[in-house]
Amino acid sequence: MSAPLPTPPSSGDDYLARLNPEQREAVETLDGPVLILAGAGTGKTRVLTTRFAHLLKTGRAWPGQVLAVTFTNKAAREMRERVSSILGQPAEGLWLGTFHALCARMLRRHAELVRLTSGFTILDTDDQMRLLKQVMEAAGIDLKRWPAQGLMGQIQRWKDRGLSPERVTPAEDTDYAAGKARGLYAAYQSRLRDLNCCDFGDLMLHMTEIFRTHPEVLADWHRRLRYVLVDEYQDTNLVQYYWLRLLAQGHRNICCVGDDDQSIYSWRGAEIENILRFEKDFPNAKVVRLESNYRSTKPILATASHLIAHNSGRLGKTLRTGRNDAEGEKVRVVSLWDSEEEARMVGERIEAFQRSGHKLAEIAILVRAGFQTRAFEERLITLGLPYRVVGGLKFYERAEIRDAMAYLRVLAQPADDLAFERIVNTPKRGLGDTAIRRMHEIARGESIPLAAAAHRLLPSLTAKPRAALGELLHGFARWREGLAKEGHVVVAATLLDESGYTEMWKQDKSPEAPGRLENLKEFIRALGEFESLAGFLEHVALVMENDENSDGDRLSLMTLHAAKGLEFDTVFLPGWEEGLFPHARAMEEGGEKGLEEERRLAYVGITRARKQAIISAAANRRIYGNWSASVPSRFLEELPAAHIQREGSASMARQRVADMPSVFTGAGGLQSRKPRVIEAGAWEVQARPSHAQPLKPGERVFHKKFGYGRVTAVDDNRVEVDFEKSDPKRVLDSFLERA
DNA sequence: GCGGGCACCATTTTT
DNA sequence: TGGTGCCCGC
Repeated sequence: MSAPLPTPPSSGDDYLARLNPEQREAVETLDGPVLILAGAGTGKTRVLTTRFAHLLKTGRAWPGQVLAVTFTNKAAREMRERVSSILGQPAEGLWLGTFHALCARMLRRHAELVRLTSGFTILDTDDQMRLLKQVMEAAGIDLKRWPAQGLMGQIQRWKDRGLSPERVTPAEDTDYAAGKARGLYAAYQSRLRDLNCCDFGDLMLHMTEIFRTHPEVLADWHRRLRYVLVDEYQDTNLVQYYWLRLLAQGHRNICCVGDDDQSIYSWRGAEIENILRFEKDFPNAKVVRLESNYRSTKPILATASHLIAHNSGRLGKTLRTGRNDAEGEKVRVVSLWDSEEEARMVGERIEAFQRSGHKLAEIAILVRAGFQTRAFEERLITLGLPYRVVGGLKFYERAEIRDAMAYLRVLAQPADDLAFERIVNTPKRGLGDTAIRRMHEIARGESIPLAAAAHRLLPSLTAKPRAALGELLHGFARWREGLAKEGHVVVAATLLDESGYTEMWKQDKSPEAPGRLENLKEFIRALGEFESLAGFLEHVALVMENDENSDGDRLSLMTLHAAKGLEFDTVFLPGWEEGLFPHARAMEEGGEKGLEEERRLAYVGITRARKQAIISAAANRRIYGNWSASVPSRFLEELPAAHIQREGSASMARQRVADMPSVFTGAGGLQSRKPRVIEAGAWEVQARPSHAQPLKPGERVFHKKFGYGRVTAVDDNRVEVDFEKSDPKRVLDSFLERA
């Protein structure tokens, strides 16, 4: 988050003086609806936190009377810290958190209104899928023909729009499984209720439903919460919008901060229309624009602004520099022969930056899609440059942690069937599909939890599984007793040992096993930080935190999506090629809107850079193992010539896109709508400086595309090569390496 | 019930 | 090219 001016850790009343006039207006307009349009790097977080603190300092509200909502735990934590720092004391009793965490907290108080109990379990995506598959199987759906993933997506989209099964109209229910989606959704919801479980979408959906159907509950919340603050408003989906609007109805003191130009999450339900419509939704809303950027140099701002101006339907902001030292280097646009050369170029420049005293932690490589990180990782490893991949597999998403979690869930909630099913045969206890199926039958027949059904099943099992399952079930009885006496931490450790779970990994000879055991230790340590098992389980369900390996000076590799909200001195933006960026799928699915979102993503990428942005594109890229030619991204043509500098071994020439093979698109790809002609399209390869020692006939050489061969003739920079795995060819010497 | 082998597939992701 | 899920044989 950018800081216009240094923030001393003081707690004085000078916090307003540190704001510019527009920021100050955003902070001091306390009553009525306010929309703060905060461009990239304009001090959005500062304004939000200062406003929060200002509400408390001026006595407008008690800490418990302000509802402050964010999307991520990180943003929530940051806000809490910064509010505390302005107040000069830890901020306690705040209703500050993510949408989901706040809804979970509220829902624990009102669970019975949606036929749950306050101890409901929050499912992770894994459990959601398994439950849905069970529901679908029970309904006799052919899971091969209709993948559960598709229905899950549909259900989530319905939930994002605030639609419970009853609210889904039949008209919406046509495309999936011959119109059975709605019924399956209802069945899935009913199973969730039986198990006393919620998925993430339910947290929002249930609370909105409660507000709608129980005015007295809503009125009570109106009495409690007098001010509402919302971060990243452009990312809200419909159900979040309903929830906010219901909560803000009472007092109308709602303040939303966001940037329509940074809306990049439509694919997970975010509605950019929410922010575009704000003034209609909340009449007499005050709109404050924050347009002074304190982060980036002029060329970077100019490049980003020029690019985003190609979008239509914007609320419109003009970023101007708020710094007086904002002159800077032009944005580089580097074109390269192939993705390997691109990785090499990035690596070389990073080394050069490092040599000139640049910190690695101030450098980031931002890619469109996760698979792109691989090529860079390989290069960085070769060069010995330390890096970290942001947003990889999260700690709590690892198999061993999920297993351990499942054990604890069964411990805490004997009726948690999903957790029980996960661990009943992990480690292997000789229980296969048949045994599990029989357990399910008993459970369904007698309306008892799976664990209880397992008890009934015991006598009919063969000796080995009977002994193993019996031991597990007795174990749980014993561990539950221990809970009161020895405390949850000791019991958790004992449980993992006595159940044979730790032993399973000790026996495992795979290279990951030691790491997994280490993670389990860390898991127990983390458990120790919570007073109760329930508190810990809630935390893990809602705060899936990454164990950030942030020690040491490392550069960062991440997707553009993961980079939102971050900033670095130097940012590399590789892979600006049609089909990859803008991504073909985004355009297939979203058409012109999809393209605009890709452009916003590009805007987000460029504005992450404080001092230097280096965009690159490769003429050839290896996709799923095969080399294919690519076309420069149309975004490259949308950059302002005056502020960029083109470099590289391949330069853009005039050629029709339609003539070029398209990498990602295949049939029905990017040109499926209508053949589109980009004037400066494909590549013309320029000769790089020739070899210092000219190649001579007879020398063995290597060519990226054609492989190894022997030089047969040399004509200036044209070289004839007899390739081993390809026909003889004349090629430019700059593409040959001595082998 | 379990593990090997073979299709199949392949943005972005927080909670 | 590489990871995952499913089927089949033991």
